Amino acid sequence: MSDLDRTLQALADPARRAAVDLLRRRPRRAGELAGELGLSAPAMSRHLRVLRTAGLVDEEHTGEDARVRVYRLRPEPFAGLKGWLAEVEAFWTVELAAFKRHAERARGKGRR
Amino acid sequence: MSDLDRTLQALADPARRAAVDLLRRRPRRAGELAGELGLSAPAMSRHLRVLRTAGLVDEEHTGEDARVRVYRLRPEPFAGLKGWLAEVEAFWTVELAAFKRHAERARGKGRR
DNA sequence: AGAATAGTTAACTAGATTTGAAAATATTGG
DNA sequence: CCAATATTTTCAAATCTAGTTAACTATTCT
Repeated sequence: MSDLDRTLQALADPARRAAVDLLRRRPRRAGELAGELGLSAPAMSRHLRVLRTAGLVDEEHTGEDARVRVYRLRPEPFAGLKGWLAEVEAFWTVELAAFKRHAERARGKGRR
Repeated sequence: MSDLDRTLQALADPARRAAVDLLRRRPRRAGELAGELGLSAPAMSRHLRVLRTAGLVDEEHTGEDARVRVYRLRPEPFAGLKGWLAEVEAFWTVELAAFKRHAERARGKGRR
């Protein structure tokens, strides 16, 4: 499965997407995220693992208190998604052109 | 659940994402998609229904042969996703700016 | 050392999703 | 009318997901 598919699967869960929305501004600790999202610690931990293995966040262990884990967003997967989206969006141009041609011909025949 | 979440859930399945990649260039019939993706007709039909209820495609019934259904991509959900992505990406503009400032300052001392 | 804190992992369950097979719908062609 | 085509719907089984509780690791505090 492609990186892009993994990215999309990671983002498909509303809780994980909400986590990304929180991490968007600044890195946060696991417990902080759990609190804001109303999730139990284990549930949060598992979501964070999904985000981590998909490469969307990375875990930092370096604090005064070595128990806390800070998560921060990684740019690469988002850039990948953006790239794909740009490819998809190219279709509008084509669609609009096709629509135009179609309109000019005013109902042709012989499809396929 | 938000439209965006529905969009992401619809795209989370690799078969559906592949279908979008095919539809990106031109609209296609259900059976054509099934063939290219190696899916059974019922499986394809169900995936198309998910895409349709999420608003990513729409179904067109207007052909010489009224049995065929042509699916085409709709722009709105992709635009929504793009908008969200832009918001998320704003975070690393900030990060990069900080990094840049840091790098500039470092370059002041020792050349690379 | 012992208790509390931060977080992860494990085992299990409830619920959703996906699928294949078969049946249904609608349409075209002989 | 009857057979073939294009696609969807139904239904049960298999699979996947996400949450819960309990147990576990590592670390800090008193």
